[in-house]
Amino acid sequence: MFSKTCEYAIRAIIFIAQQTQDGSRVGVKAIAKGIDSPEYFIAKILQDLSRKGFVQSVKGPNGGFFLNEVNLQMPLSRLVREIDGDRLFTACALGLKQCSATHPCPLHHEFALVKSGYVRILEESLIGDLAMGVNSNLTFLKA
Amino acid sequence: MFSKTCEYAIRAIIFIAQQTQDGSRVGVKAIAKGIDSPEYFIAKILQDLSRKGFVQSVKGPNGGFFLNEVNLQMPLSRLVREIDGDRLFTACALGLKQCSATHPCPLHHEFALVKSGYVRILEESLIGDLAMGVNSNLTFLKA
DNA sequence: ATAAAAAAAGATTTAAAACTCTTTTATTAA
DNA sequence: TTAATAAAAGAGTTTTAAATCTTTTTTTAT
Repeated sequence: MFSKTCEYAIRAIIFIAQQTQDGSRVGVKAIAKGIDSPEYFIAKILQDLSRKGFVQSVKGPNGGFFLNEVNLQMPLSRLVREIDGDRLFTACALGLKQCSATHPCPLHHEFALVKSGYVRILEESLIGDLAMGVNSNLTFLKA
Repeated sequence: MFSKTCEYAIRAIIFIAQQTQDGSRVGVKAIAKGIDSPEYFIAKILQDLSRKGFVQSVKGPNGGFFLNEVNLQMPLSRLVREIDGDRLFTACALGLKQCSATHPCPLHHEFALVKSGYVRILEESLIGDLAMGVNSNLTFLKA
């Protein structure tokens, strides 16, 4: 469903939110460990997210990543769209170049409803809220 | 969502069903054209599906692919499971090795319902039925 | 029997995603 | 003002999926 890059990005951004509620920062190594992802890989991903403003970062001692208020209020859909593109939201399940209500693939109508369910969930899931779930041990970011 | 292999496989099997209702056979070239897929690639995929019994084939002049009664009654879920494995049915959206109601990722509960919707659709969609939709020009297998 | 047709098999090639390593730059605390 | 810390940048490598090409085998019609 999501690319690996996107999976790690989602887990990382929730982890950062959860770890830096107190105004601190969290480093790449801690993140990689906290979400059980390849260290260098998540480093690259965060570098990219930082450039795009989805996460904040500072270099040097006591440096690391954190989230500003705006990003804490961001829905997952924004992040997913940025990383994996519109694919998930608009692409045809059977890969047709164009597939719509007027020119539907054999699964178009059946999937339409359930697909919009996915989208709605991603739009309604705010980073900060998801972080709270992790913080209270209701949900987890690694096995 | 599905791999390319799986997308082409689904489109091809529906196409074969639709084209051979009269007991005839349909060749690789016609299939590739009919579903707008790379010819050599769909050939490989069909070769595999034939070995596994999901489609029937005969070599030589007037040869080609067709479906027996059992396969016409087969739900898409069987095909998808064979090609893409359980991934779609069981894997965690965020890639956690283990993710369940008792050890859920932050999206587990939200996605559980809508995911089961997908599965149900795949289980209820029979090849033969989908082929009828195509046959009556209600649905399409290529743009 | 033989030639043509068509799938099966085998072997590569290409392209994209996933992942790693090394060097540079910025920051901070001693 | 220097050494240590940590992210940024750049440049790979590895792995997997997607796609292609060539040869072989089977079948059928002439």
